This record gives sequence, C-alpha cells and structure tokens, in this order.
Amino acid sequence: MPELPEVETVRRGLQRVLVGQRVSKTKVLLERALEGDPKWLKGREVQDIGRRGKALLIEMDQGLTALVHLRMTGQLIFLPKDGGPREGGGHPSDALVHKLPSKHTRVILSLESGDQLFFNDQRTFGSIKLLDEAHLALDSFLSKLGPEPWSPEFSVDALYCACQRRSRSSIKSILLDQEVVAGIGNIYADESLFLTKIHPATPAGQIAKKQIKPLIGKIREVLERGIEYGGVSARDYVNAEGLRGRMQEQLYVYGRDGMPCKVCGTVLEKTRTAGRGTHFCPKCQGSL
DNA sequence: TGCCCCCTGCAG
DNA sequence: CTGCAGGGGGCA
Repeated sequence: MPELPEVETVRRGLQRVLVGQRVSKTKVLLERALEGDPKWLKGREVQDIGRRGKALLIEMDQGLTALVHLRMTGQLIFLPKDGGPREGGGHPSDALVHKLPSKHTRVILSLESGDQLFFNDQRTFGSIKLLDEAHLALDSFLSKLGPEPWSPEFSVDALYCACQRRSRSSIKSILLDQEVVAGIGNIYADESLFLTKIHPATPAGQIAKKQIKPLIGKIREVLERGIEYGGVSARDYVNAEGLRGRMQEQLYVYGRDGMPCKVCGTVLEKTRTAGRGTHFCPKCQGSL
C-alpha cells in the first residue's frame, strides 16, 4: 500500500478504536509475518498509535512496540466484536474486504473486548516486529529514516544538498529515498513532480535551488490532500475499517497514462524511472 | 548508487 | 504466458 497518507489514515483509524484495548490472544498464520515472540503480546494494553514515514508504531505498556511495515499490500483491519455496521463507515460499496479472516490474513490479534485486529498481506512483503524500548531505538530501518515531510529538518538546504550530493540520480529517486525524507512513495512522488512541472527523470543536479521551495511545498500539499481524502485505493489499500480511500480521483498523473492531462489536455505518458512505473505530462513537465 | 529480489495475483 | 504492482533490503 501505502505511502504516508495511507499509513496516516490507518493510524488515525486505529487510534480511535485500539487505544486502551488489551491483547488476549495472538494467532500467527504466516510465521515470517511476525518477528518476536507472540507471547509478549498477551495482556499488553495499547497506549498509542504512532507513525514514522510509512511505518506504524503500536505502542503498548511495559515498553513493548509493534513496528508494522505494510510494504506493498499490507492491511491492518479492525473488526468490532459484533462485526456490525462500522462506526462512521462509508457506503457499503466502498468495502474492499467483506469477510475476515481472508485467505491473505497473516496475523490476528484478539482483544479482551472481543474486537479483533487483522493483519492481511497478499504479497507477504509486510511485517510486524515486536520490539522493546532498547531494540526500538536500535532498529536499523527507523534509525536511518529521514525527517517527516513537515519537519523543519526537511528544509530547502537539506533537499538541495541531497540533490547536489547525488546530482546524477533522477529527482524522483531522491524523493523516493526514505533517508532524504520519510513517507513519499511512487504515487506521491509522481504527483508532486507534476505539480511543480518537473520531469521525473531530471538529474537532481539540474534542479535549481529556487525550484526546491515550491517542490517541498507541493510535496506537503499533496500529502495533506492524500490524508484529507483517506488515501489512494488504486489496488489493495483499505483503511482500518476495511474501507477504500478516495484520493485516487484527485490524482493528476499516477495511473492516468493514456488519459488527457487535467491541466493541458495532452495525453499522459508512462515510463520507467528509478526502477518504478513513472507517470507524467510531456507538455507540463517537458520531455527529456 | 542502481538493480534484482522477495511474493502473489491480475491484466494484457 | 509475461510483465507489472503504494516498498525496501542486499548486492555488485
């Protein structure tokens, strides 16, 4: 799934329903989906749900944290005890998951209330790591992670430096580098480059310093919009209630190749940059 | 610092 | 059938 806005949407959903709940049982259906002893979870109370970049942090008492990486197809879905109509839920046609567990369910957390939390993951790239405070601080993924997009650390100077340091890399690969800034993935990289009229394959060294400030601005804007619209459900993504997001309708370029540009009407193109499918407007963003 | 790979499913 | 999919680790 899931880039920052999708993960943040899940975080907010879980925050509402999971905090204060105590784990009664953990069922692991795919061994490698959960790192650490599932017994550690028994009796733990969820205190907060955090996020760093695309990673979720389920913080529990006694200093235990479940670090969740959803990677490409991971889902965390909360199922209330009665399974009845979801509180604040959208239209039933928004539901992407109708029965739980599904064939892609990898881990099930049962809570003392009778509610359940399902970790689904079709491609099994995702994982849950159980970490105590010491191991959390040492975690190699978290410790290498760059600043959040809204952090003052993600500054014009910082991004410009990164562009100069890797001047021959494409600007898109700089944005996808989680050590430069945490949380941008393929969709929001393409969208923010469209909004700043920068071709994704532009060598980072050719980005002028005066382009950096608007780029940072558009990155923040499009991520905020993504959160506002509950994330992009292009394929598998659903929120903590199992419902689809609506941000896909707001996208300018991602997944719209062959369709007219919403700004100039030119047919959008798709190429490969930084090893990823890359969508852009040849007119608005020039062609290399 | 790019590229293959992990894995499963779906579209062409 | 081949190629491709919201990610990122490990390897030249």
